[in-house]
Amino acid sequence: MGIIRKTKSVEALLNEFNKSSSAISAKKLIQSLDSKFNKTTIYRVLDKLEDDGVLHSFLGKNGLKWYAKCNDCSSNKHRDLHPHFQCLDCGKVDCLAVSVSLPKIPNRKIEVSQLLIQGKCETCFA
Amino acid sequence: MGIIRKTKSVEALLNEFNKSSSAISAKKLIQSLDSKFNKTTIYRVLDKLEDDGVLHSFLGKNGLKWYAKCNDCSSNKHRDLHPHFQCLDCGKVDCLAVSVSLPKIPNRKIEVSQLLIQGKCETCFA
DNA sequence: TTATATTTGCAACTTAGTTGCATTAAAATT
DNA sequence: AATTTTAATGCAACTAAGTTGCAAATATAA
Repeated sequence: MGIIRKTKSVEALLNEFNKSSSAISAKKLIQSLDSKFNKTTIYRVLDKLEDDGVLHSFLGKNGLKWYAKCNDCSSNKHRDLHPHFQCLDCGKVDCLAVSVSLPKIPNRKIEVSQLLIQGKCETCFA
Repeated sequence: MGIIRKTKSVEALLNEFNKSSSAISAKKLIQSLDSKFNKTTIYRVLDKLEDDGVLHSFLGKNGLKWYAKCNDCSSNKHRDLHPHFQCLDCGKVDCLAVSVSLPKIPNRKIEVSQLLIQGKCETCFA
């Protein structure tokens, strides 16, 4: 599909992702922008930003959908992936800078991969 | 918590996992056993089997919860993990036999990890 | 400025998973 | 074997993330 118009909701959402390098859940975005945009709009814009390769998504605790800015995602997303870390105490999710390469899997076509590591973050661990 | 009693529902669920080596979604189990057990029961038994280390769970496409039998899970689940493969066409999920080791992550405590690879399975790829 | 095509908001809906509580069944005790 | 205790079950009502259809609003093209 792809983004076609630079609307207020697109700007507002991109702005949220520029403010922090962490991943943000759709739920959180809906809460933050509740007064400004309808949740339907937010879901739809997130969808399109993902289609455009601006964001990528993955599932965190309780099946919640999280989004993060793609930094180097677009290129070699098939054989390498960067893991996300979710703190089971505070719920925060970070994109880890490390890269993990996948094992070879014969006879299958890999399209997407996600590695979610869960535990205690720096703050909650200390 | 842990399983305490050997009830019909526990037997029936274990039986489902013995029949195939694939992972099975909670949704599918509820459908299969709908006439015999209430969905609440199925969710609760799955929960307990997971607590007991008999099954492990992870999130697949659309945030659905999947369960699979633990083979070698209990031991070194922190630094190694085996990936699951989900076919985006037919939806089937398999536990892959390969093992991936995680990168070191300073100052954080890893509790669980899951690596989900999505694409086309042997059948749908051919 | 007008025409066209996309985006938005709203309300109603879908559905996986949860909760409280009364009932039933398994295991322990006698 | 009968009874007591404790855990498991079914049911109905609920929760909440995410979706859908449609009319109204807004961005871009002409």
